[in-house]
Formats: sequence, structure tokens, C-alpha cells
Amino acid sequence: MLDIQLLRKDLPAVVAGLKRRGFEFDVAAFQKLEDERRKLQLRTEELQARRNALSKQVGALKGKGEDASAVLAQVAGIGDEAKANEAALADVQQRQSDFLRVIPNIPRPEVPEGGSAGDNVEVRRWGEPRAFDFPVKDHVDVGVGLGGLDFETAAKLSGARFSVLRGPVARLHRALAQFMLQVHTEEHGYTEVYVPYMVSGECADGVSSLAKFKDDLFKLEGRDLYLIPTAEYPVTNFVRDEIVEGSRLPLRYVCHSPCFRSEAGSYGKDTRGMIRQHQFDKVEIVQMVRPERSAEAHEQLTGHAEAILRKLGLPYRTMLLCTGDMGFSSAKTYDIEVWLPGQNAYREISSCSTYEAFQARRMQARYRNDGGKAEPLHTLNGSGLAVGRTLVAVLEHFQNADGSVTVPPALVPFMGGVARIERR
RNA sequence: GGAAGGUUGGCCGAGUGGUUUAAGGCACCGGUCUUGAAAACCGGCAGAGGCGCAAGCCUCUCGUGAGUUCGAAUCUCACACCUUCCGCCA
Repeated sequence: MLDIQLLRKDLPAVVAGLKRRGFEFDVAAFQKLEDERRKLQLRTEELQARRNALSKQVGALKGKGEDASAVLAQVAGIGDEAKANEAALADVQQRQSDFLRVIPNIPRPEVPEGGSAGDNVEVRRWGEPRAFDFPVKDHVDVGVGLGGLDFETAAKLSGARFSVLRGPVARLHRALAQFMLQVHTEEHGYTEVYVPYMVSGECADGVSSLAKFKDDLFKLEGRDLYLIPTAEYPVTNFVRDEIVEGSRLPLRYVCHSPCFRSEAGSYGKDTRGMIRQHQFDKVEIVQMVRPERSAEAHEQLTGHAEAILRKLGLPYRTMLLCTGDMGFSSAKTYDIEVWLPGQNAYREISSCSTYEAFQARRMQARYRNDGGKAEPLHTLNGSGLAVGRTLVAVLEHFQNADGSVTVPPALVPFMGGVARIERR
């Protein structure tokens, strides 16, 4: 959520910042809520102050054994009036909060303006798409050919957008997650965490807007619990309602978890294979940092995600998302896109964002700065990486003419020494 | 599912209707002392919000929400969460 102080102090700057991402801030509605709130708050507090002062007099008089009926007569009626005003104030504050919580973050100035993915800017590229001297298959043909990918059984169990993995392909999937955890914990300084795969609505609204995006989530029937669409949901909420000592920052967590998404708005997209599923695994990296360190941490975290692809030998490019392609809570996002020979295209395999204080304000996550004051910390996260899509990239990039797949050297230790997956 | 106990500031903890302006301690910050450090001593120290040029003043918050009252951390009701025990269970 945006800083309401900033809205009061410099509304034009907020309006201009949001306009860059195509969001029209309703100035008139905000001003109306502000005026109403201010009036009610002043009146309410005045009444409360009067009631408190008079009640104190009653206490003093009764303590001395004197007659308090004159003061009691004065205070009569103030209580009811105060209560009516309190209720009206609570109502307008709720409406103001509802209004603010569906407003997206303001993009950082260096984020390019644009309306769609076509306006994203490539910032770097690593590796060369492999040249094949045989007809390239996509991951579905490679995986099914190996007997390791089975969408028919998955459909029988759960319908579309699920997959079943078998044998060495299932193990390769596990090896990828293990490898990523290994690199992030041993080389990048993250602490591994295991978390609930369901979170409360309050947690969901802490990282994004539940009101806006609840259709993208799977909700448990009759309970205020949602299946997590990413480990960002539980992990970022570690610091919800906390004041973290400044000396403990930065906090760095890595979490391997399944992710559940309804893909409500993507009915026709990527229906083939395991690119877009209702359930997929992801290794997520999360940081909580001091505000002055967040820009640097964002670059670093993006580099941590890229490192996985380099170690695997998978070509990729890194895109700076334009204002129109960014997520609701993000101030700046890099997408890492891996080369998929089967699609002859770069496809998103990681999204690395800095939220600055946007999520922290929603979550009431603060740290104690050097002056001893509590202020919102900054949160960041990125996929490091999406395991399912990494499996897709490995199957396609390392496929051989005979239908086998070479295991990337970095993964061999996690495959029990197996260097090549062949049809059995 | 049943029963009992509990929830107070960054942490621990006192507080059963009115000088409570939430005691005291720990941690933290500043200072005195010291070659330096520790100890000791002195001082500071919750959060959110409003009004104000400012100094400052005011309001709210003792798990959450209602209620009783002139006045609630304290009394009543509901709910959430935690702990322990019983039952069930991977």
C-alpha cells in the first residue's frame, strides 16, 4: 500500500507515478474521503477528550468523598455522541483503507514506460541458443518419449493443467530443486525454510491485493485459507506485525515449495505441456532489507537467480519489465527468460522484484533504524527458479538425436551419478 | 472432538472499576568514570494517528470484536490464537 503521508503531502507526484503504469488515481474520491475523515476525526477526538477530562474529575471528587453529581450532569450525553462519531469515523477509515489497498505500487523512475511485454527492455543476455543438427522436439515429445512425462494420467486424476512425472524425469525434477537449494544456501547466503502451503487471507493481502486477485488463488472451502501461489506468500509474511532489529537485516530466505494457481485468466494460453500448470514447484528467494540497500539487493538477488541458469548451462536473457507488465505490488521487476528450443523463444523462468516498502506497509513489517525509530523495511523476492519450467528447459536444451537427454554436469551429483537419461 | 489454563510494550513481568501518566526488570541508545573495556551510577527509551509555523497539545491501542459504566488492562458476552491433558491420527 502506498504511504498515506505521501498522498497527503504530494498527491500530484503519486498521481503522475501511477499514470506511468496506466493507473488512473481517483483524486476526487480520495479528497472526499480525506475531508470526511478529517472532520469526523477532529470531532470525535474533541468529544473523547472532553469525556476523559470530566470522568477524571468524577474520580477525583469521589476519591475525596465529595459530591460529583454536577460533573456527572455535564458529561451526560457526551458518551453517546462520542460513540456515534467513533462509529462514523471507523466506517470512513475502512472505506479509505479499502480504497488504498487496491492501488498498485509506483514504478521506480528507471522503469521504462509501456503497456505490454513488447515494451520490456533487454538488459543482458547469456549463452547462445544451441544449434541442432536434427529435428528439435519440445519437452512434451522428449518427456513422453522417455516415459517420464504423463499428462493423460494427470488428467484422469485432476483434469487439465497437471502433470505426472516418472522415473529419471521425476528424479531430475527433484535434482533441480535440490541443486537450487544447495547453491542458494551454500553460495548465496540464504537460510532454507519450510513453510505452510496454505495462508490466511490477511497474509495474502499483505503481499498483494486479495480483493483484486482472489480469483487467481485456490481457496479452501469454508475456511479463511488459500493455497499459496508462491512461497513468497508465507515467507514474506515472516516479518508481518514485527519490528526487526536493524542489526538482524538483511534477512535472506530460500524456500522450495509447490505453488498453486488457478490460471483463471489464461484459458487459451500454453495449454500444451507443463509450461502453465495449476501446480508447480518453485525455489523462491526472499530478502528483507534496509531501505537504502534495496536497489543493490535487487540486482544481487537477480544475479543469484541467473547463477542457477549459468551453472546449468541454459541460455537466457534478462528483461527489465515496463510499467504496464509489472505486478501489482512491484516497484521494479526483472524477468529472466530461458531459451526454449522447442518453442524457438525465450520464456519466463524467473521474476525478480523489489517492492520497496509497499508490502511492508500492508503487513506492518518494520525495522528499528539507527536512530531507534521503527520504519517499514523493504522486501524483495525472485524465483530461483521455477522448477517445472527449468525441467522443460533442460529436456529441450539437452536432448539428443536418439531421444535421450544429457544430464547437465552440475546435476549429475544430484542424480546419483547418472549422466544420461534414456528410454527404458 | 472433550476439558482446563493462558494472551499486557522489542523481550520478561506487576497490575481485580477512578493520581495508572501501565510499576519493575532486561535489551537498546546517550552520558559520567576508565589507558581501553567491563562493572557501577545518571538520563533516555512503545506504536499508530490528528491538529499546529513551531514549542507543544490531543486521540487511539493491554489478543480481536461487541457490551455494561460518567470512567474498563480490570466486569459481561462472542470469537481467534497459544499451552497442557484426554480421544483420534501420519
